[in-house]
Amino acid sequence: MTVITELVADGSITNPESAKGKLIQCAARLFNTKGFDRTTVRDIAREVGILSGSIFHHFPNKEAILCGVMREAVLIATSKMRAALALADTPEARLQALIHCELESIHGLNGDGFALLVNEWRSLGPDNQAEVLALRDVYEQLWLDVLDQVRAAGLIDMDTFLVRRFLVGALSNTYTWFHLDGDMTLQQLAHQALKLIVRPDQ
Amino acid sequence: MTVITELVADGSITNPESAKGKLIQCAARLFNTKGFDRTTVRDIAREVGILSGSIFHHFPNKEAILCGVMREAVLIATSKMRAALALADTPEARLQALIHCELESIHGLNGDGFALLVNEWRSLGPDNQAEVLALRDVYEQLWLDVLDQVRAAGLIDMDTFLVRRFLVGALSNTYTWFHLDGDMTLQQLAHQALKLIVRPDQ
Amino acid sequence: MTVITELVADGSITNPESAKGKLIQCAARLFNTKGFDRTTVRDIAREVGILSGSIFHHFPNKEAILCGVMREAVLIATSKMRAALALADTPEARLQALIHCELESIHGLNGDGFALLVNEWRSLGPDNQAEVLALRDVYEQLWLDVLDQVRAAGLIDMDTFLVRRFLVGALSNTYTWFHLDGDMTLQQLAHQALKLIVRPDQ
Amino acid sequence: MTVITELVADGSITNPESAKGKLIQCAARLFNTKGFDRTTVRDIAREVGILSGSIFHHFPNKEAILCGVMREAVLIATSKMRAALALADTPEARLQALIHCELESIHGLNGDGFALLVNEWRSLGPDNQAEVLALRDVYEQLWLDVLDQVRAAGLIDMDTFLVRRFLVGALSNTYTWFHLDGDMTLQQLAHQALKLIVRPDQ
DNA sequence: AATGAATGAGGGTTCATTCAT
DNA sequence: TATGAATGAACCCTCATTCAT
Repeated sequence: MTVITELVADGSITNPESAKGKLIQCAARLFNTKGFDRTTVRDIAREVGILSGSIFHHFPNKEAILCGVMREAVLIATSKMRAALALADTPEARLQALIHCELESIHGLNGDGFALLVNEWRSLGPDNQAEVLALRDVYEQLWLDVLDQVRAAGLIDMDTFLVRRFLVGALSNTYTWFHLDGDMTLQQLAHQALKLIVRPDQ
Repeated sequence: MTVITELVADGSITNPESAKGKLIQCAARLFNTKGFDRTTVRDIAREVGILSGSIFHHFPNKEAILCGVMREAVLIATSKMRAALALADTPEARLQALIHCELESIHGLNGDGFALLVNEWRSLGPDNQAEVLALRDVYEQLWLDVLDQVRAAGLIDMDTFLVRRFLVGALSNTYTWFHLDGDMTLQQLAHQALKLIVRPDQ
Repeated sequence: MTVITELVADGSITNPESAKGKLIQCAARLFNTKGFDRTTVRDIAREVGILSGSIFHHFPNKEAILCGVMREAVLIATSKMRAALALADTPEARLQALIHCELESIHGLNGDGFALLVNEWRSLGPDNQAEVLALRDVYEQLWLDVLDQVRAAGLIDMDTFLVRRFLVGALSNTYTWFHLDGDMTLQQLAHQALKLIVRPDQ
Repeated sequence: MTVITELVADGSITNPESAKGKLIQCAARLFNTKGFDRTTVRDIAREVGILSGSIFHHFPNKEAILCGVMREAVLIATSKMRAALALADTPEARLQALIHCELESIHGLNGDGFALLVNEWRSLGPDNQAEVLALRDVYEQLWLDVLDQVRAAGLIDMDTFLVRRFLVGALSNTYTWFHLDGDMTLQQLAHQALKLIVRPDQ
């Protein structure tokens, strides 16, 4: 939560308590539940408790809402990951931190926004894609850096790009079948995902 | 290809040479490229070379086209997998066959339809979901059976359900970054995916 | 029934046993049940047991079917009325015959066609309207003649045109509330309608 | 006209000056002239002077417009009839008032709506039919009450239900042949209709 | 006569967006 | 800022009609 207050403070993201902030949250949930195209601006307005016309005082158009949702989602996820990395010493601990963070991003409060990064990419026009992509690159670079360290430490031997690609798919897909209130904890899920790419100690 | 002729022969799928068959193929590509919602029936008609109204001689509505695409995609994939399994003896060979088959389904001729099974699930109404789900269960059961055999042979020690879930995500996600005309062959990709879940021989 | 065989014999109406005859009957029922606009040629074709394209071997277009239905309905009704008049001697008996005949036309076998004469008049183009109108004028003339006789006999004192107009409305409207299998017989209904316009004997 | 201002005031009907009110009036006329099915929402919009999409801010769908037209027509007719009854003392005067009112409803300003009650009943779905039917029952009950009084006074001897049915048909049918600017006045027409059911004084 | 795939104009309806209030 | 009526293009789908077979 501290992460979010900081991002709000430096103006990177919208205050979730503000009208615009609520709008982003509601939109994220609706976009993720029904899909971007099947969500109308009236749906969002109703959810927020305003009228459809008022939305356009906050965003120039519908696509900008999606873009805002994605931008904030990736910014938050990046910050959370940075904070977690700051506390992890060994390469393995850092990798574990990343996996855990990503799963938390997927299944946590702003999981909707994070899922949209994968599922609604096409709904963004070129300009917005470029904007979000730049932010996602920062996020991905954190991953690649850690994976390189892990590989240098001899814990994995697969190409790091490949590992990350496989992991992106495997983790984001948990959205379709893993639920926080099920039998398995997120901790356990992260551990299993780790086992997937790190050779067991001999 | 023999697999397809057989399926056409017993009426399971539409003859790809027929008007309806072409319609399914064009629709699959458009749905996968632009998304189901952003693809209009006029788009499809134009692609096929007919008029929009003519589509509804073959399908009662737009959703039924998507359903048809998915149904045929999963039927073809299942048949191909069965054929491949028939030629594989050892558990490891069988697993490799499955991975290779799934990647071929994703990146091959009816890759569009296969991708839609993952990405446009929500665009199907309850009835159509049930219909396709039943067919997908058959497909998934082939996977679980082989994974059980592989596990019994001691090649993996993770829960087979979990392995399959991770693999579904990792493999389907290759759609976004792997291309047949790139540096890596599909054979190599399959090999790397196999390494992900099977412990290397010590 | 004799009336119909005669009309068939001289070519005035289509043989009800023929394909075209069945088509007219089915169309009449559907037009009357669902309305002309809401009845599709496919509806009619399905009912008859042929395919939609085949209809146009019998009729140039949909409106011509309606026109055919109306024409035959009024021809049959006129013939029946003529036959009934031939058996009635006194003015009152003749009037009673007309009322009874009209009610039989409304509630009998070709009641659908007769109802359409009132309800779907607008669905006919000018040419078809003129054609049917000419036939209807013959029918109406029979009424006016008898009404004049009845008036001459002192049984009614209202303007005959007005009487006929009131009667047209009152009788055709029975279609909405009177049913042959109800408590009242058609005979009784006719008697009540007669009482409406003929002064009771003093 | 006072009647209408009252109904507008208590929210029973739409203000005829408002956009929605104009819409109802235009729709009524078009529905009655061309038929419900042959009237497009674009026709209505053009007549009102708005665009087709704007209609759906006032009504959820086309059928709801027809329902609105009918509901207002029967509400106005009922109110007018109540007002007229309040001024009539004797049973005969009350009956004459009803006949006159109904003819005014048929041929007056909202005659279109009143005609639709008879002619486009089928175009309403079950729910809308039930809604309008409930209002029509109120209207019809006024008729039956008065007819019972008239019968009790010995002015008619036919079953009142039957009288009303005959009268509904006879009066509504005047729509097809009587015109206010013709030779006969509405007053005279009402008088003739009265003569139809009330025994002349001996 | 019958078929049935194809036509293509037109239907009702949706919805992101605008703007005067 | 917020409203909500109005816009107008675009959507899916219908259906009378045609025509090669």
